[in-house]
Amino acid sequence: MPRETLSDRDYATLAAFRLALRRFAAFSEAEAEAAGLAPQQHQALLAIKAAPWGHPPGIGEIAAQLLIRHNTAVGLVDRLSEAGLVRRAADPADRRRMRVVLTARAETVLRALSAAHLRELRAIRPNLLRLLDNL
Amino acid sequence: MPRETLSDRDYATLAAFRLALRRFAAFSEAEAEAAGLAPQQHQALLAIKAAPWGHPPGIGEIAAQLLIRHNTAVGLVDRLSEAGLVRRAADPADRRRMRVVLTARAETVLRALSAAHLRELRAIRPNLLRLLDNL
DNA sequence: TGAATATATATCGTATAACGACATATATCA
DNA sequence: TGATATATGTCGTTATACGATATATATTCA
Repeated sequence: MPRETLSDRDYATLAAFRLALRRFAAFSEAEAEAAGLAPQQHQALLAIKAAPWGHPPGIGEIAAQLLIRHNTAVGLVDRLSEAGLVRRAADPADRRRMRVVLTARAETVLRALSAAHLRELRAIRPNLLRLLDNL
Repeated sequence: MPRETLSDRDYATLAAFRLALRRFAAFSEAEAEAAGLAPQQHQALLAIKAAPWGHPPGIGEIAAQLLIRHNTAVGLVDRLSEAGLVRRAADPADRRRMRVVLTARAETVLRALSAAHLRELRAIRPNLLRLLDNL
């Protein structure tokens, strides 16, 4: 085991990076709450919107994007569905599979949230670049 | 309310950025678990180590760095203390205040964890820079 | 083709960590 | 000195992710 040598500056950079990530997460959670969404619901809507498969994602694909277990994704989609933000559509080609589709309301909410997040990320970008530069 | 105009690429970049953050968080949590720490315990050790106050932080300062409530920080420090990773030291100048100090074992664990995190961050830096560039 | 296996989704009970509300001790201020 | 502010601590609740398990459908291959 090599004796890792780390400077105070290394620790400071790591801590500052984590703080920046926590602040972004806190911003995001506050925006989501203000829009009437649980934080995870916002993340799910974004993952569904930007699903990289060319078709509406199923439960398993949502779970993969969010790095959660499929059963957690089931509960998440249940709550989104109750909130009128998504609907489950049957896949005619594979009747095990559910396609999860955004409702018009979800599109509207997600558009506003995403615009706010783009603004925030642009605002914190200089700090993130500086921290990444210090690594 | 302005009609925000967002391209598919905007959504894709936002989603990819969030996925990168989740992957980093997952990496970090796995490393912490492998070192025998709960994820938040690792974050707390780093925050204590890099406390920007020039003296060992108190409960409130830890809470501020971690963006959690002070009572949550109390529980976190309780568990760290039980695990032999920190000790509470009295502050002679202000007897309300606790100074939370890392043990030698915490220093060792944190050094290895921090080295691993620096490596990981350097590895994902190109991707993060590319995503930030797309904003 | 049909049995075995794999995949996709769903259900249920549990556990953990964060929170709000409240409490206590000490410090500071008017 | 009394009133208020600050720092930490306690307690009970809640939300969410998880493991284990179940069911339906699809795929594989003997």
